[in-house]
Amino acid sequence: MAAIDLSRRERQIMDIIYRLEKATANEVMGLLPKPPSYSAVRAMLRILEEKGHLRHIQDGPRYVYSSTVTPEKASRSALRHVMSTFFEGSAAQAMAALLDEAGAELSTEDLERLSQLIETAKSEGR
Amino acid sequence: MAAIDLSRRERQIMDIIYRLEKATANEVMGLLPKPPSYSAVRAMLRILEEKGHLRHIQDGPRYVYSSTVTPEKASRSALRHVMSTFFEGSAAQAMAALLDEAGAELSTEDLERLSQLIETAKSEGR
DNA sequence: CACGACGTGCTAATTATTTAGCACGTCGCA
DNA sequence: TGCGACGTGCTAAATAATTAGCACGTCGTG
Repeated sequence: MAAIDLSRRERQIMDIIYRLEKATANEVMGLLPKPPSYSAVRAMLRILEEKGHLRHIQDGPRYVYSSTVTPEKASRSALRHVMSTFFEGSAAQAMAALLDEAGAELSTEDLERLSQLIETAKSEGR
Repeated sequence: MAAIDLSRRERQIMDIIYRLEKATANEVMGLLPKPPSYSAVRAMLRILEEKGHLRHIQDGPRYVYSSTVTPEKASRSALRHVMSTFFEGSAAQAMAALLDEAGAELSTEDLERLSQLIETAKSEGR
């Protein structure tokens, strides 16, 4: 069960929906690279719903789609995938890369918060 | 320029090659979900090479494929993608999730090393 | 030698994805 | 009322992805 067996468009659409949490066909279309027609987008949304990746609620006249798995779960699984693909499964390596990548953009507060999380982990770990 | 416009099989193959750094058609085939025929795999490798994602060197009788972008770059871009898809672009949030996800599996040394990286970032970040 | 195992390239066919189009329904308003 | 804007469902067609197959080359060995 994973993004690993989604087609290209399906993946693109799922990414958008993860980003927005909830989205209409129009919003999705607007964010899609080389956006196809409106009805093409709707068709994909319908298929993704059939396959169980999306659900929709009716908001007035239109459908609002959201993922069937929580952002929580989806992000975890995405992180695990990146870890295993690029960092030999090591979260520490991945974190180091993130830190290096983000570098200056991290605020002092962010860093402080991370420090504390790590301290906590240290004490919990045994 | 990104994994965003690879087809499903192409993506699966690229992931395997990132994982292994270098791989032959056979190795790739062995790791592919629902592996197709050998020649199907080779065809995909050829296509990926044409598209500029892979290169190969000749190792005795066979081709060994590797990515045209460094693992460094590829992993950064994968991380950035996950950050923007799931964490509103925030590296700090992503790191926190990783920490939480990996939790107990992190060794004291890992945590220590991360602490120091963060300290360094703090001082650099003025 | 000559055969089997294993490598490659290329092509054609199958299968899946992706798309646009049409028919219809509802709402708001001139 | 009747029209335009916007929503839906469904289906068929176009396009792209994926696959298997064949032809050929090289190496090692019985």
